[in-house]
Amino acid sequence: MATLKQVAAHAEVSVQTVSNALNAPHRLRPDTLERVNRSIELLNYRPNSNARSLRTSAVELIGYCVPSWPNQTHLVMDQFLHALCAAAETTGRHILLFTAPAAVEGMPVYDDLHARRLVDGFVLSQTETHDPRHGWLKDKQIPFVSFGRVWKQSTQPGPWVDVDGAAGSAMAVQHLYETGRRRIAFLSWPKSSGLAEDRLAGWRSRCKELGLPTSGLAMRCREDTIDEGARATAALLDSAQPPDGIVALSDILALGALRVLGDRGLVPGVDVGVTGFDDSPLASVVSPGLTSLRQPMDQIASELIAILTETPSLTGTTTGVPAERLLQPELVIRGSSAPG
Amino acid sequence: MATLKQVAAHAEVSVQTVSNALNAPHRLRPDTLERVNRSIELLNYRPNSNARSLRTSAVELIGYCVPSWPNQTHLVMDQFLHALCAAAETTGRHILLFTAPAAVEGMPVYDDLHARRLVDGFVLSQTETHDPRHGWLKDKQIPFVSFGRVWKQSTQPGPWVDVDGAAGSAMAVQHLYETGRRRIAFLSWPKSSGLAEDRLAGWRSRCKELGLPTSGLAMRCREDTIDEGARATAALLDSAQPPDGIVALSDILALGALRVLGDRGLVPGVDVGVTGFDDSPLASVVSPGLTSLRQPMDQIASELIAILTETPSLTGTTTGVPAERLLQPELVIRGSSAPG
DNA sequence: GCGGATGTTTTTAACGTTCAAAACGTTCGT
DNA sequence: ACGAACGTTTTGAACGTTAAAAACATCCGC
Repeated sequence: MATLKQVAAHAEVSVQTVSNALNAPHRLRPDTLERVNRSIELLNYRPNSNARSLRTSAVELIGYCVPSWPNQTHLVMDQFLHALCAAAETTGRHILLFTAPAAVEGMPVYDDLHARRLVDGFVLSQTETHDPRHGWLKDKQIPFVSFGRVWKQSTQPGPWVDVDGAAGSAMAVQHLYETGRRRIAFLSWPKSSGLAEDRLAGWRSRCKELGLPTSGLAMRCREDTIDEGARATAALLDSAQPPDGIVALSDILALGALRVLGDRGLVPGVDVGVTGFDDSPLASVVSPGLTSLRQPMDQIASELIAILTETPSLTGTTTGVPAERLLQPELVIRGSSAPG
Repeated sequence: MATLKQVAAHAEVSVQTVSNALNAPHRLRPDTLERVNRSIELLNYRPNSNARSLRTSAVELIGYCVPSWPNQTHLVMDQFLHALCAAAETTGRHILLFTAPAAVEGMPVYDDLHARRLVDGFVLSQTETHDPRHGWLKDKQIPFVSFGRVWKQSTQPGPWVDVDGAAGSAMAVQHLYETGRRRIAFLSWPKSSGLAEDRLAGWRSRCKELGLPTSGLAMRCREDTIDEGARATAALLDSAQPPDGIVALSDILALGALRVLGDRGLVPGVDVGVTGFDDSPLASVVSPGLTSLRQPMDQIASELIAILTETPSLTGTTTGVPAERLLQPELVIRGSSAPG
């Protein structure tokens, strides 16, 4: 492992000159620069990031707590992580994974990681209604950005990036409308979820705009399972006026809908159009393919990193208005809504 | 941010004494220790891990390359990552995520991370036949451990942890046998996959032991999709002697089998028993539940970390025999093989 | 009460880097 | 030819920690 000192000796310059060759090459005379660079190359020198971080007090590491909800599947987490890593790397940073208890109980872990200078800041996800983590981190002056809005927060929340669920539902309704459906139902979750209310609102308002009925067409599922989606769909089909389109809050619920349709001899995409959310691996692997609203992961990730790294953490000047970015999902159309 | 110096001043001892209070408390007189600890607590001191790493040249960070196979779903990656993080944290370490090109093209990235002292070593996964990464890392003396054996490697591979796929298949066959099945088929992948050959071998040998037929019952699927699983299952059902049990190499293929059974009016678990591999979220979310072979993630993760951290990287004494741990999967029984 | 063993604390130096300031060298206007 | 201005390079110090050695204190046997 070569050090600056060794490179300097080899190139017959001072240590600082080698440092400048890397961090401020314009300060060197061209011939010196070339000589130093040759030595760097020859000795295969790589700066020791610990020493650098110690000096500059910036570790170029971003913490992300790997979620572990026992009863919830994370079908797109690998996509998210990959995008997040890639985005971090374009700025010379990396992602540090850790585990922590859910909600505010986990906050001491965040504090500890930051205090030990293992990370510069955090990316949060799995934001919940009244999420207390934003306020906590803000109080401690720990830089962070959240994937997902904080719903119904009394204090001003921190910076976030999110996907416009209402717009997504509206896109799904519009698509089903344009393929001829006139009674479009919605499979939802309990009211406590801000995400669910957002997507539900988008369905309702677009239906109203198009003059479509909504009464009796919104179903609440107790949890995010295939069986719950199936139960709600069965109830809809058993009603006096069954729907010819179903917008589901998740791919899992949509899978339940597809199953019930199949059981009853109805053809998804022909008799009833179905859409899901998140474009999980399931959507492309199920038959027929499930139309679903894809989250723009790469864009989400680069916005998260951009906000976090542009946060004036050192300057201390509170910008007042935290960054908020609402991104648009993309409707990926497959056989469940438009056969062929 | 308090430093050792400030704590030392507050406790009226030398800096080294505070350091010892943390790293070698037995060296301090009990009353001094208590006084120092009070100051540490009062000032909310946390050691700066960069400074510590610089001095000790151990960063306590383990690199893991987040996989991105376009056509492959990582349904249990979140479980794996969570287990890996948790295991690392029990030894005071953390996981650093990064991206890299697949196979040997990504090796310079590994080298760079190690040379810059961002990580101490690596956990590899997605090991492939003739995987060149082991040899490469070994040459560079970079510590690593692999989740997954290196199949058909000419040179001696590095340390690994893996799950006994052959034993898993055998368990599945045994279970189907004990629930009355006598013609048990196997859904496999192309021959190029060592993993597939391993699991296939377990099915074949247990069938032979039990006096069950195997001829014409092993199907090769071209890729890991529901449709391929369905195609293979359909072919089996169309044969002169259709099977009454199906052991699938993956949950996805098993899902294809379940679909075809449903389409043909056969009841999974009653008419034909089906098992999958990996116990992905799909297995518990599909109806009926899919019997599947669960990988012991927590055990895998702690073995990986144990091997990596016990590697005598500093001593330089090559132990000669790299650690190899073959763990047993667990059969999780659900409705697809045993209704009720 | 003295040498030695043991227990506790401090001193010195180093890990590899960057910042700030000083030193050196060259060019140029007057 | 002198000093100012600029461009390039070096010096000195610091980031916060720990290893190793030295210093100091205490206790014991004789």
